[in-house]
Amino acid sequence: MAGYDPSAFPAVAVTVDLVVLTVRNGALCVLVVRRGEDPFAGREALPGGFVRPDEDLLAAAARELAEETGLAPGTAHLEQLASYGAPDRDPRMRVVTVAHLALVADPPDPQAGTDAAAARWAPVDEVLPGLAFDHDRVLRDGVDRARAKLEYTALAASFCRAGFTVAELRRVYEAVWGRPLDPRNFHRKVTSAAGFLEATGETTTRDGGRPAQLYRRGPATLLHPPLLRADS
Amino acid sequence: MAGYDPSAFPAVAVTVDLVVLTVRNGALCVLVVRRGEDPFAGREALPGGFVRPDEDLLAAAARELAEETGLAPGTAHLEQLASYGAPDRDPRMRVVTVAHLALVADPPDPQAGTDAAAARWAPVDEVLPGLAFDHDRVLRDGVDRARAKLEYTALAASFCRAGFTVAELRRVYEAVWGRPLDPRNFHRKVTSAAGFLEATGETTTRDGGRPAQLYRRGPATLLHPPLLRADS
DNA sequence: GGATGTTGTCGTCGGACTGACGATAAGCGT
DNA sequence: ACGCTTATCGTCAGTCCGACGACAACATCC
Repeated sequence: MAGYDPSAFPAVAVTVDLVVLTVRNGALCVLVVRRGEDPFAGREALPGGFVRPDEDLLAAAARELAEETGLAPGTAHLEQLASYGAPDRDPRMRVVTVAHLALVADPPDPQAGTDAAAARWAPVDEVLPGLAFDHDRVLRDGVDRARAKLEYTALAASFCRAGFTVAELRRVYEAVWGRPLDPRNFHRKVTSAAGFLEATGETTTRDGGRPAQLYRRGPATLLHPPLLRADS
Repeated sequence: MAGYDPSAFPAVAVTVDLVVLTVRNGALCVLVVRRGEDPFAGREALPGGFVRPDEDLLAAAARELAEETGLAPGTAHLEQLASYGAPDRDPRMRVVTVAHLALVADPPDPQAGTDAAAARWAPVDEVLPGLAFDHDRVLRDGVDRARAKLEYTALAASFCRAGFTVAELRRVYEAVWGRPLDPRNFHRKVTSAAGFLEATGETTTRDGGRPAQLYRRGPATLLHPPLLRADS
């Protein structure tokens, strides 16, 4: 950070890209948009856009997320993922992108969006590999982060609507980790982790069978003890 | 990522900043440089610099690390930490910085460096708070990352020279976590974690007392089982 | 050379947690 | 009433953990 002359350095464009994940009927899905222009015209890519002059990085990501999904800001979990800046990652010019990871519950089908007419929720395995730019890598990093975070944080509840059952939460874990879990052990661990779940007192039979307790997410953000996946 | 006109967006400068950590006589230390110019003239800051036109982000960080510490490239662990881009974080212009975290063992005292004449290794608690720009935040995030990564990765060995003892490794954990550990339990866990340590067969008495086995780091990068700190 | 101190290494023990299950509860449709 | 489905509670053996005791192998000082 010694003295510098800004004009001596080439213009760099800074964008935010979004890895927006959700769980839809048992599959981990990501929001992708089909590109209309070169480069990579016709290919699918992660949504994203430029950071505006007076906007913080996270604010830019939140704005893009709202634009792209139609969800009210603050509804979803959003965190910075990583930055990607290989010199040739965009053939037009030097673009450094700050990727963000978003987890949303129950998203509406994208269609009313402004220029997001070509957006869709796609199972992760379906679009991988094949995304534009270095977005395969970005998506993989995002999925890895989500998998890891489910282990030791209460983040999985971000994939669930307000009142959810233990079984619904379990299906989230199974979709993200891609592995079946024992319902009885999962129930024990999740209900005994302090601050993870709060019972609402209501029940539902929307999954059939015996009525299940409805929960909302508790105050805890870190899980003690963590919910480890078996060593794979 | 819809169509865009690069000239419609203001120039953004992209830099890399470095959180370089090491352990020196029981204290977690960070490399800081004293600024000679405004803004923040006279204050200490994390080392960093511009990303060059044809340089990847990690490559820029590696170059800065070599320049600043005099260490041969590839000697230390280096990973991306996070990006910081608040619009007013640098009063001169819009600067987005991609912070990186480096862990080094046994660093030389900085002095021969080019413009790093004012660089020093300072205990983390000594410089915090008080760094220039948003570097307090960056340093805190780096320390948090290091603390977390010691739990479930074999990264602590990056703080040790080639042949190290279990006690030296333990002192690394104690310095980073700021908490004493039981030598006997630590020894058991660390030597039974598959792939973490490889005995060299040699011994040393450099810490006094009974001669201790010398180890080099094993092939494992993730620890099974993890080395959890007690719930705090 | 023996006492003493220092550090490294191995064991033991009770408690907590885990995965693999069995058993029971409480709805639904027929 | 009967079976089907899902939820929830228990049991049991194995594993891991922290707290600690015991011993081993050096250096130093008398």
